Amino acid sequence: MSADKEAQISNERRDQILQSALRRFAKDGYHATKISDIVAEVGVAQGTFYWYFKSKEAIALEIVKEGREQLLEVIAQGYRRKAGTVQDMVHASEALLDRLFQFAESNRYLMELFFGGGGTIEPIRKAIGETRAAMENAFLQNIRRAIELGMLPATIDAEFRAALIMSLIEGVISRWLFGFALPDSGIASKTAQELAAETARFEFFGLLGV
Amino acid sequence: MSADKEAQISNERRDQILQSALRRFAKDGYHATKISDIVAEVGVAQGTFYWYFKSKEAIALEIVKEGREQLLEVIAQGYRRKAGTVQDMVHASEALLDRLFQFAESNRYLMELFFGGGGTIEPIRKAIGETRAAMENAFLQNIRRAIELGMLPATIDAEFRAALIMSLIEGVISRWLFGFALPDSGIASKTAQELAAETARFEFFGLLGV
Amino acid sequence: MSADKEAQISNERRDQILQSALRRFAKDGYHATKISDIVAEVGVAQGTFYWYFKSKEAIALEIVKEGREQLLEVIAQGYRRKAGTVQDMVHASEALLDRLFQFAESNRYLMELFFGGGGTIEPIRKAIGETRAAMENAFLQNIRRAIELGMLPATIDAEFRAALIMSLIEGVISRWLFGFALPDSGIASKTAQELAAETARFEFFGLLGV
Amino acid sequence: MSADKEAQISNERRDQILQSALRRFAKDGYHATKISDIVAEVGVAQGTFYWYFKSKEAIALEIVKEGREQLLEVIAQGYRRKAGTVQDMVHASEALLDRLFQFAESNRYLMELFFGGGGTIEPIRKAIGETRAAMENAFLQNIRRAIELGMLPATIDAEFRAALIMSLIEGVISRWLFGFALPDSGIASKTAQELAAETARFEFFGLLGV
DNA sequence: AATGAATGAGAGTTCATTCAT
DNA sequence: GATGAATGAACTCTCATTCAT
Repeated sequence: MSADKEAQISNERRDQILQSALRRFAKDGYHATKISDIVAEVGVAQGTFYWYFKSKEAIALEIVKEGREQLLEVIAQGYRRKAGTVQDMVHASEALLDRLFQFAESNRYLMELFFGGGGTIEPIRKAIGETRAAMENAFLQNIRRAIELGMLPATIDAEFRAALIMSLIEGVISRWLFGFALPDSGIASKTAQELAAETARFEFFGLLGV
Repeated sequence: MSADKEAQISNERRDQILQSALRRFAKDGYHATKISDIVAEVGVAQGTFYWYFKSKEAIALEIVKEGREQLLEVIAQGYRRKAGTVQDMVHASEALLDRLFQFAESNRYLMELFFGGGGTIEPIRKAIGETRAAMENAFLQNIRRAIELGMLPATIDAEFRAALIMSLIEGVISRWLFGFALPDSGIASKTAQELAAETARFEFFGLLGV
Repeated sequence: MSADKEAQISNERRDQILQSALRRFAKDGYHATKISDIVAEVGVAQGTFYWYFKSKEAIALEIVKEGREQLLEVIAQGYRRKAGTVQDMVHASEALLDRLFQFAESNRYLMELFFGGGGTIEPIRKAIGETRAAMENAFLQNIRRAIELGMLPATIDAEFRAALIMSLIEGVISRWLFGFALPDSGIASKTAQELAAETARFEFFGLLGV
Repeated sequence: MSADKEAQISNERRDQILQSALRRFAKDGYHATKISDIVAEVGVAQGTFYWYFKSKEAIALEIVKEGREQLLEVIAQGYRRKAGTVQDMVHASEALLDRLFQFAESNRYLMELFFGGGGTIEPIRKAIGETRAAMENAFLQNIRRAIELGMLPATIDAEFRAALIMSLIEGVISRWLFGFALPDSGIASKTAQELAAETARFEFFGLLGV
């Protein structure tokens, strides 16, 4: 009981520091975030930080690592199994995007860290890059599967299309959640579902499609 | 004569410093780039840097400012004036993208600074953000003009579509020029024109179009 | 019973900490030895250390104090009482050195702390210095007694000779037990008795004597 | 001219820092010596230290390195070339010790660093150990040469005798120059020459010799 | 007796910036 | 124009020590 309670408190501390660090890394960037800021926000002493994390770099890596897992889990659910109509495809894609945007909405600092460029040091840049690559790869597998099932023409360059889709997602999330948008664009006030619907439509039909 | 010569030398010096700074800002990020690195690369003394630039922030801002002008000039040439067929539109778009990718290819460090996230300080982030917004706005005007001319349905959300197009461009350039791509994607070996063609096709017809 | 048992356990704990601290002080030096290292080695919590010892300095002082007593006891047994031949003197000296080197062999960490320099803080340096002085003084008394007994010429500088003898001992122990020796010197494989014999011979006859 | 002057000033600064660091390392030990102490003593800013030296460890290593060269130079001059009488040997040895003690007298902080134990970090301990080994090796060569020339019996353990001589030297210097002596020993007031004579006598004739 | 999370003073180091020459 | 030594504020990280439980 008591041990459980303590462990919980302990983890709470750790989580507080983690959350504070995530928010500041996302908003101010890695370098502008000082350990002193983080501990001040949490209300502990400077040394306490180092009880829970080995270094500034280590906490950033931890954040990225945990974030990556969550992110990939969201995407993993969208893997295509059997053939269907174009409508099916668009709906499936829309559903995936919807989940993704919902996750982004409730993890905006994480998203900012991943898609905001962030300005970090090499090891972290690398970890973020790998995560984005893993996401893109998930989309690539989906496209390949769709080609196998005859739902998409075999002539398209699957890798390139995956890159384009990933680009759309990164762009939409950036503009939706963290002020990368044009002044009166109204994107900030859209719902995850609206974004998912419009993005999926563009994904399949381009500018000319309905 | 002599004065001219000197002025020229001076400007050469200034340019060398500017180029070196640009390359390092792009490759290593703003914070990881030390003044001492820049001057060592150029082969001048530390103090010399401050003869040409007020501060580290100032040179970064200068780089962004000059880059913005060049970038907007490239896009400005693509403004749509009169109606045409869908084919015309696709070709016009492809031409614009081709010009843009060509520019990107010969200014990759600048591109990396603009689209790589870079990890900088507020004022520079802001300047970069404004440039990207200006680019996106140029695309927005093009779409609106196309709607006015009846070439695109009036029902589409122009701002959002502009954002998607800008996202495509950012994503393509990032993957093409600075290692953001999947391992075997082959995107790095494409030409500007190939990228322009494929991107324009996706822009108009989406995944399903030819 | 239970109280005794507990007291015993307690003392065992205390001793474990003491031993661990001694070893690390000797091997790594005072500053490089962290309390966290010591407790980790013993397998107790950080706070436990402070139940048994007031501070890091206190435990070091304790170690030095206990070591000094043992060391002086070993030497005290060698005090010269009555006259004899030169042979007697050499044998007596050899016997003393033998005892000393045997003690050193089974207390090498202690020796390292005392003769290895160790790199400590003032109070501990002082305590170690006093111990070495006490040892040297014991040798001095022996020399004086030998002069009184007419076994050594009255013209020699007793203090200086005592210093030289002490130097020999310190040097021999350092090279024998803790790697201060030349690569192939073979000193490490000698026995305490061999060392005692050779050192005593040098002590009395110098380089030229048999 | 001006450049020379500047270079000189520059080297003066460097030397000041070096001297200050040497003195403090010797007196207080490596760990107790703070960069802030050194620069305060020299009267420069904290950052200035790092203009001249890469780190605290680097300056200590530099000190040891420079000291080693000087020390070995002093000893190198004592290499035995041709046979002679025992008197010659004693005189030669005395002359070498005289030079060594004179050097020690005018470089007492350096000596303290080398022979005082000092309490430093591994790399510096290692460098000091190597220097002491090099010294001892020089004495070993001298003894071997003397054996070859028939001046010393071939039966003696040359390595061990070299170790004993080195021990004498270390002990004498320690007691003479930095308070390792007994209270009223009077060693501190001896001259280098007196020490050399007495030490050489002991070295050759032991306690019993004249 | 024992725990281990929390503390905080203080250390070494970095680096943009200045300024006398 | 150019130099480069000098500055010092600011940062990350260490670790002996404390204390509520």
